[in-house]
Amino acid sequence: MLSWTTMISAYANAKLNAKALKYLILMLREGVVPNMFTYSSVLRACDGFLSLTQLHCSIIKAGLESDVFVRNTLFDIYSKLGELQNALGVVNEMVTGDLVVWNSIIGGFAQNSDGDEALNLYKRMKRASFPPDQSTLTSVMRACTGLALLELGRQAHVQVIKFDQDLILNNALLDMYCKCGNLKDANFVFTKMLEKDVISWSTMIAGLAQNGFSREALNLFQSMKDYGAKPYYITILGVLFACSHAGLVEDGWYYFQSMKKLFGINPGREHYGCIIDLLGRAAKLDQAIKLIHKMGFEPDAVKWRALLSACRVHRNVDLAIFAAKQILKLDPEDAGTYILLSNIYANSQRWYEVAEVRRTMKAKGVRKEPGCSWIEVNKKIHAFILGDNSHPQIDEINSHLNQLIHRLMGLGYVPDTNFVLQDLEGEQSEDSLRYHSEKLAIVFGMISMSRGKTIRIRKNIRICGDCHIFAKLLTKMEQRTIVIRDPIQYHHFQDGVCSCGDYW
DNA sequence: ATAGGGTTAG
Repeated sequence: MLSWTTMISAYANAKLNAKALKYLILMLREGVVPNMFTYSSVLRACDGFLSLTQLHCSIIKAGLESDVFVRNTLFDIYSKLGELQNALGVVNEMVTGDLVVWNSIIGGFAQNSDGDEALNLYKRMKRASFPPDQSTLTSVMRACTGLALLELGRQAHVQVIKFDQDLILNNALLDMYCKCGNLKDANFVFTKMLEKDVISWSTMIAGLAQNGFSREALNLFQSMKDYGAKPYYITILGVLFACSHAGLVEDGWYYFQSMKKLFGINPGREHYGCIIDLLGRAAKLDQAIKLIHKMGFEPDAVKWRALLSACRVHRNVDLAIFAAKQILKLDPEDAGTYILLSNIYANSQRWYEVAEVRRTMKAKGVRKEPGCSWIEVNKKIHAFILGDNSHPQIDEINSHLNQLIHRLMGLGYVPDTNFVLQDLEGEQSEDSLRYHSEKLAIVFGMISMSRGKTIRIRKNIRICGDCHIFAKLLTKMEQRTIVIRDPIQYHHFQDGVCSCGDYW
């Protein structure tokens, strides 16, 4: 007869979570005492915070919390549930650990979008003389990906070579180069990969599309099919994204309509999101809104945001107001949308509504996150925050910026103070536009990096119209390449043109 | 005998 623990482990492996938990109870009823094997198995079957807390209690009671396996599984499950503080509590008192524990911890933070903490822990791990393996490096790559740390990622790449052709690690490496806006190295890695799975293809297709190389993305999709790899729903998302950004409305529609027939995949929420974006970009706002209503899903904020973007580009104020109101119904904390709405009202002298929006914001205590831009120079990260002058070279940056603006104005640059359909806050005079964080970061990059080097910046909020024009003209005047990654997409500026085609 | 870690989108 199989033992209780074996049964529980088998159920946990089969993801029959309820059964695994039930067997633990049966086992306890029978008077059999669970050991560390039992607990590390049953923990994997734990998918709710409450049951996890209960298990944690009984683990402490049984005195098994110090077992390295139990502790690690506990940590892992807490972090999978997004309970990072509890997870840290489990590891902080840890005396001994091993490589897997470190990997769990680093992976936990990397997966919970806390790249900073993941990289800190990686340093601690190295100080504790644990050499990283495939799993560690995968998480380090993911952390670099999230933070857009190309130099650090490159440094980790050197170590990847030791683990020749690990598929998961290569996928993470590939994604790192894509998300850092370095398509050249991404292509290099992709070509060198002996084994590619659907994730490799999907990563590369989406990476090309997000960076503005839509045609290349669609060509790669064709190669993928020729190669015999089977696309799945994330692959199609990349394809639709490419169509929408290249203005290929008909191709996009075709893939969307026939994805079920061609690939056996039903369009999901995200596919609808891409298609609404596609229609909106093509100025088919009526069709976009029709689709929102008849798609068979309750529309979420993502759909309304796509529509709002379209309204901004195609200057449809009434529909913008409508979309903004829908967003705020679903996401009442969205400061950017309140500000955009209030700007629209202010522009049409609807002061009563302006006041009302401001009142709501105040009542809810929503405040707009200040714009922040990061740039990595000589393996150090420099942060620029709107209104913060603490950077040691801020005076030099400002004076250089003023000179640049002066020279650009001579070439026809006019600061864009029309922020009606943007979410810029307060009195956006020419003067305050001047100190937007991405401008400071760009100038810092110009001062501190040689001319041939691409200036790469990551932003926490979307780029504004004025900074966009500024960057375009600057790359024309100075023969520089600038890449800015915002939370949604990438802007590759070169020779006065941006890869986004001025739509974002 | 029975146990722990890593990749794409959002």
